[in-house]
Amino acid sequence: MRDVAREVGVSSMTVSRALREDKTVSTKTRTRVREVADRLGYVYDTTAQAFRTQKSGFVAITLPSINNANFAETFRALSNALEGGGLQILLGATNYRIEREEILVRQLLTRNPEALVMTGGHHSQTTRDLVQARGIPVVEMWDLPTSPLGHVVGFSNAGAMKSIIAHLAESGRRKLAFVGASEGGDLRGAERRAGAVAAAEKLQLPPMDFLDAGTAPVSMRHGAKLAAKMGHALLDYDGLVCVSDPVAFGILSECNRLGIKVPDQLAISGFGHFEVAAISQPRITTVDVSAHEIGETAAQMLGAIFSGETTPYVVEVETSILRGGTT
Amino acid sequence: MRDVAREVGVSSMTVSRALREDKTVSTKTRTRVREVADRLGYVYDTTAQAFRTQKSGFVAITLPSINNANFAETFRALSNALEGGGLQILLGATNYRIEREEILVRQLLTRNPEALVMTGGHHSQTTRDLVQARGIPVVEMWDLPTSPLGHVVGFSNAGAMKSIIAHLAESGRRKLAFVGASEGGDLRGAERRAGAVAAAEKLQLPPMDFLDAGTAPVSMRHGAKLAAKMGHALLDYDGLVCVSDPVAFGILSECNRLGIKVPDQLAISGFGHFEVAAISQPRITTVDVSAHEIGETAAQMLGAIFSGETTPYVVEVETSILRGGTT
DNA sequence: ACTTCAATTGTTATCGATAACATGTTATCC
DNA sequence: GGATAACATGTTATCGATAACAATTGAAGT
Repeated sequence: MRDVAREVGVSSMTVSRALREDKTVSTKTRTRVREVADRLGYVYDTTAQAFRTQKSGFVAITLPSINNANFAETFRALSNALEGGGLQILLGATNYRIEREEILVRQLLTRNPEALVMTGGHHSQTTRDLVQARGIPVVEMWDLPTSPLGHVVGFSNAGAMKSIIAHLAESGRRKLAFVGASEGGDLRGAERRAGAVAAAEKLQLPPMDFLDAGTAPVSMRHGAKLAAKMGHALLDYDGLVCVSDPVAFGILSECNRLGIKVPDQLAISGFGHFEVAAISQPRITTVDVSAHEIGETAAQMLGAIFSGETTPYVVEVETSILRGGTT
Repeated sequence: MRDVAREVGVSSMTVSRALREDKTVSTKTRTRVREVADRLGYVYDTTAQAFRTQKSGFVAITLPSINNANFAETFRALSNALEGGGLQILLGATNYRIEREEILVRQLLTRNPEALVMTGGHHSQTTRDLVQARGIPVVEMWDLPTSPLGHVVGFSNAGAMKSIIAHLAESGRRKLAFVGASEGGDLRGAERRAGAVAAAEKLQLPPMDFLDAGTAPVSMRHGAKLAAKMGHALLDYDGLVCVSDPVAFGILSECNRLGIKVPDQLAISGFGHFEVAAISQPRITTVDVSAHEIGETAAQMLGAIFSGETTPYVVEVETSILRGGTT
């Protein structure tokens, strides 16, 4: 910057102003500065700016996994919306573990992010303490936490499950099982399971079994493998409630091979409105959770935060059942 | 840091050293410093460190899209490998556009990344100038650029296509079409198409048609929509060569509905070894491009760069055809 | 011509950590 | 015990941009 200043014959303060659309610089000077900066190949140092102004221009985000179409979509929506504001995203993946989330948050905080967007409402106590001591604005997504750390945009996983169970019960299914990841990792998955079990109980269905598809994140492969292992034992049930669409698709596909008729012999439901659920034959009954809307709303919340809004609020997004051919 | 120093009764330099495993601090002092820092809730300021040392601790990465299992996998491998080195990833999505890549790279460079990892080998001239003027180490992935900017880990898209075409020709297919994204965006897709067309010509097959599935990134939905629109006109061909597995799956699924027999009436090949290709019925013949290995190799290259290796090198990863039931 | 005010540019100090160097302190050896 | 080395800690200047304030220039009004 000093070099540019010398070349133009002004002070570096003027250069600084000229490069930042600061109104108080004459148009003539501004264009000269711009031109010289370009010619000298000057690259603005955001690190120095972040240091001086104590504003990093970062928003930190934690996702369970980047390799999940829904989270990726939320991320995309968020990052598109933030772009205008000149904010950059610092992304961290928790791999579905709150211990990992803690390490990550600690790491991210050292970069002085201006806000923290976390997926999920379950955090270690240390994580909670860290962000609260910091006083950093927080947005929690994809859940409705019982004691939020800040803004919230999400939905009730248990509530969505309740509709699914009701739907299955209506169409005469009685003996249901929940297919999900092994305990310990995926807390949103665990919530879905708990919601399903509770809903089944309320409707006086027989107790729901749990079919363990492996460690989170569970995917098509896990579903297919589980179904292959169980074979016709799947027909102990008349409905499988899956923690996500990919798992459901894996099972559906394996049922095809096994000659199990879906939905006649076995109903299958998914979760998350993944693309595969809409394209498979038959389509998989699923829950649309508006991943995109969650991302956009989170971005709006950040906008509100940056324009001084201090009292956090909760937005519950709609979930809706998309009836496919598998139930 | 000054507060911690005061509390412990040492200089802030000692605190700085104590927090960084610097050997020259006595164990007693170090533990005291750690303890006090914890108690006061001190959070290290990486921004200041980055500023002072002129090392940001960032590695910048550009991906065409985060919402693509292969790129996501490469990203995962990379970020896992970098974690140990205390490096953080700055991610940017180009949305398959080199103009957008240019803006992104410009932005990322202002953060002083210690290296730049880019997907693809096609860049605007300005982008090339920017990174070269900066002298920043570069890794290009997923392609074999004709004039690399630095290290390269990738494969020949055209080469992989050649194998696919050969495979289809061997099994007697003659009238092939390539299914991909509209021109202009996806350059890797364009390369695949060019490779396919050239290979078909070499084998003296009739000229390959191009079926436009829409703007990149093309996915299951695009494939299904295209097939639905074309209906039995698909049977003008006896083989469809798709730019990626999701597109292939969309077409396969729609063929099911249309009653088109795959592979008897129509062969379908995909690309990328996406999960859906392995789980669908039948499995989709695809090309395994070892996304994970690309990420790991890129990380190794970064390791080499940071330990002083200055001459860039090229690693060509293996691609292999996975024969499924669709060809 | 002189005052007044707005527009434009300049000066100085600063953000928090650390490299480089200087100093102080404790062990080790003859 | 005193010299010497090894270890531990302290001091000072600095990275690049900018907030806050100061100074200068220019235009308008009387």
